Amino acid sequence: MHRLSDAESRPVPSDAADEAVRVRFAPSPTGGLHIGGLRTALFNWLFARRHGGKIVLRIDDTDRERSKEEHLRSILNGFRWLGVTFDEGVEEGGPYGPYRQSERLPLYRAALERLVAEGKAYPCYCTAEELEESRKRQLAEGKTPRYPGTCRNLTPEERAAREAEGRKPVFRLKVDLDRPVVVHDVIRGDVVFPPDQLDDFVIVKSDGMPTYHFASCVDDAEMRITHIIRAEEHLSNTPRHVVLFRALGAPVPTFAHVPMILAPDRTKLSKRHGATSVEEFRALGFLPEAIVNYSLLLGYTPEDGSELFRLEELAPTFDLARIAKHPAVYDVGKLRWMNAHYLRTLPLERVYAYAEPFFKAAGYLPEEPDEAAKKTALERIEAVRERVATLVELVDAVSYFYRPVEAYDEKGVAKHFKNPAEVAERLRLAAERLAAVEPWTLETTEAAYRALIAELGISGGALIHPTRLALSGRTVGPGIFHLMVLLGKTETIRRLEAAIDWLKARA
RNA sequence: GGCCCGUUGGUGAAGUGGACGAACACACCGCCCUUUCAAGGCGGCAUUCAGGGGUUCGAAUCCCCUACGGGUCACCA
Repeated sequence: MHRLSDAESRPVPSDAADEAVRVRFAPSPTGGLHIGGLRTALFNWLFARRHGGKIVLRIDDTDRERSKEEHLRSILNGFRWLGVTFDEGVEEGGPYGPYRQSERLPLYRAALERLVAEGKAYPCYCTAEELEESRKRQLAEGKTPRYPGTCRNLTPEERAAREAEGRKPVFRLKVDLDRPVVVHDVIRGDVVFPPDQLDDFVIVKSDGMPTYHFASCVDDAEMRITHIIRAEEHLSNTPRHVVLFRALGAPVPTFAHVPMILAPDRTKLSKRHGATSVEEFRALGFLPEAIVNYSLLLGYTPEDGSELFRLEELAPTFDLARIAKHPAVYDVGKLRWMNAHYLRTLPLERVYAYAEPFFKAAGYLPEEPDEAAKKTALERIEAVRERVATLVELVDAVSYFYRPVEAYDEKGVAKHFKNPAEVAERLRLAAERLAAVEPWTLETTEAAYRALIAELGISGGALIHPTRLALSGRTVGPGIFHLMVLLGKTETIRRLEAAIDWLKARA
């Protein structure tokens, strides 16, 4: 790969240069897949697809304390469930592996040795206390705290002396800036940082582990990353990275800092605002389609203004420059609306597949459901899916198909079971008519009811509402004849009789 | 505190000097459809783009200042 001598960054590639595009998503496994992280990953994925490039999944696990294997698995699972794939990474491998920073330690070591040999980095023996004191002093003077440069020009003898004391050094990058650092950001334009803001920052910790900045830049350079698309919180850190890339003799990638996602109270989204991870949303009954679609909508609008789209549909026209500059507020209400949309428009079999684990958990389906059980579940899902917003609500909405009616909705009783004797009599007549209905279909049950309603000279609702309450215990649900058909003749009549008994006991 | 980023309705947002007397979607409020609830249809919902100055024949769009919000200044990522 050639180096652009003066260029500090690569331009957004034209179609001809698409081959070169390489992006990465680099989560640290200190938690599950956060909704903000997901969106960043999605933007990376789209950019790679749009330009026919590659996306790599790298794991930034240099934080030994907080990195957990279970979190890694959770992240991987999340992507798998959402249908997001990577071209290279911890699972798929690739030519630039390993893809886990904890396995790349020799690479960082080598990079450090190179920098030290070139005089671009040096060991620093200052203690945390010394540094803290200097920081406080500078802050008190209203200045940006910067490393005072104590160990910058230590003689070999001085170094030996500190080593002899048993001090474990950190390594700092020697930063000498005579002009501002310009960060080329596709979303925000050129961002200029004054040179006096940067100091000799730590690149390798005293335990020998690289800092995030160092590991990240070494990896991005070695993995030939061309575009870094990441969260906005990194924008302020970017000058450090630019300086690092230069020191490493690597081309500086182009950046795109995507805005943060805020909670409804306009503060940073966190656990106290409810679900924030893909895993949690999954457990709440949200579909992958909705989660992906909604995440993308937070800060991105396609040129045609459409809001409902699949990930792949967005790829051909995806444009980083269209990403919003300002943070977006997460609105669960809209997510619910979108989830409801997918619940009723996705192929029924698909919805069934998503619902199956929920049905099993509720005890409505066995571990190994047979075809008949599946078919029944399918029909019931079809009947209620357009009136619920999540899978959890869906399971609740079909509950009375799977278990007897244990109670009648209170408001429903007040309204439709108001005159027990009269209602009981109507239901008795209805049960009697239904007993004679054969075959048991939407048309035949309705015909029987319509006839009875006409004979009694009452409104349809006067019979239908009590019937719904009797059959489901609820005041809302699928069409009443649909309900009867799904329940079956025997069960319909049984429930009608149970309601009649209940009413008589109260008459 | 320094530096950096941002600010269009309750929310997501379109908008890159004239078609803006500001699209679209969610939410909300009406009406219609209807056995219920949904879904769907129709209509309403920013006299104005954080505030103030400029530039211009003309500004939500360009410039400056102020306010507010956020990020960052770690041997966390």
